[in-house]
Amino acid sequence: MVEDVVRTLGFLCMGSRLRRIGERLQADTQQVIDEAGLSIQAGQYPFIAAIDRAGPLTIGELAQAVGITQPGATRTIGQLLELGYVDMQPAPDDQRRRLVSLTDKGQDLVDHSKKVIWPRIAAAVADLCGDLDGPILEQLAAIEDGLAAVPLARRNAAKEER
Amino acid sequence: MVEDVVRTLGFLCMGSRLRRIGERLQADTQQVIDEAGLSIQAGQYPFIAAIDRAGPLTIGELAQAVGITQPGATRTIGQLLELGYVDMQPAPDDQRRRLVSLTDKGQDLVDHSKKVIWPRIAAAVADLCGDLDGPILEQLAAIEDGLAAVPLARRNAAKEER
DNA sequence: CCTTAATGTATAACATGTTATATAATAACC
DNA sequence: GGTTATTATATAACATGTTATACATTAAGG
Repeated sequence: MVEDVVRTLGFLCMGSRLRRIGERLQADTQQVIDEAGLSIQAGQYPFIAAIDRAGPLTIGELAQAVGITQPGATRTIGQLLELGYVDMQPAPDDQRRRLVSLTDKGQDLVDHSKKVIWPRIAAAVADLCGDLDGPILEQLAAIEDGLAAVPLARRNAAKEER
Repeated sequence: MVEDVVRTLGFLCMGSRLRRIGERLQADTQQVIDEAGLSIQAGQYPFIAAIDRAGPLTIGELAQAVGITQPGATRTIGQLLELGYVDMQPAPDDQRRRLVSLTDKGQDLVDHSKKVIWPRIAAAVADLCGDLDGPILEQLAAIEDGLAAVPLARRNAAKEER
């Protein structure tokens, strides 16, 4: 068994560590989504959630809202267009800006997600780390250990059983 | 100004959030490395640190030690071979396994890094989040705000001035 | 107004993670 | 001991982030 250097090195490898935990969390989240039979990627959810919250947004505003760069937003919106969840049209007053809005199918997805999927995911993550406290490195260790012990998809409202 | 949905949604977008903070932290770390004039990527450091700590390791052990998949480790080790920091040769007793070891150049890099760069990075990250406490979402918010206010590269032993 | 600068989006090239699978070497089992 | 299973690494194909840059449209200045 090999030592986990990223964990051992602590603050020095914090970037690598946060990335890999985030990737693991997103993969686990994807599993919950897939098991619910939905056709969407975990990373696409923040985009439709942003439009649901704020109304139609431009590519640039979406990039800001989700915290990635504009080309990344352009690509993800392209995928959501393909999937039929959003619609895009030039802003009437400024032909450079593209307003992205939810289609009926997209709104249905949001409505269903709000009712069924998002609460489940949020509850599972809260089960994983909602009660944690203390220095961040300790919390990260607890999260990694927790995910290794019980993956996110098995943390649905069955907290008491453990 | 658009709302940061990933932050707003809390536990629901924790995966995206950790990933993006990790990416930001690694980009900032890279800046520190570049400013020191070193030719290495932040993401490659854990590999040579692992070998420095444990001695020659196989590709599979390195993948484990760094917490990524084997193909990822194969690629990064390929880059470190190109850079001349590591050497690879089949294990004498098992020709399937490839033992990766530090070259003299690689050992020099580690020695110099231990003395100059790693303490600087660790100190900057500790300055950013070493004193934090409390629920993880609050700490993440503090980290994001902290990075926006003062990037990692400007957090070198000048903590008192702020 | 007409040129030039600024802004918003798209595209290209690259980085680095993943999964699935091919290939080579070793271990296991009649 | 020769076939079959397992193991270790390499490679292919893909996902999703980045930076740099091209292109179209609008704003600004003379």
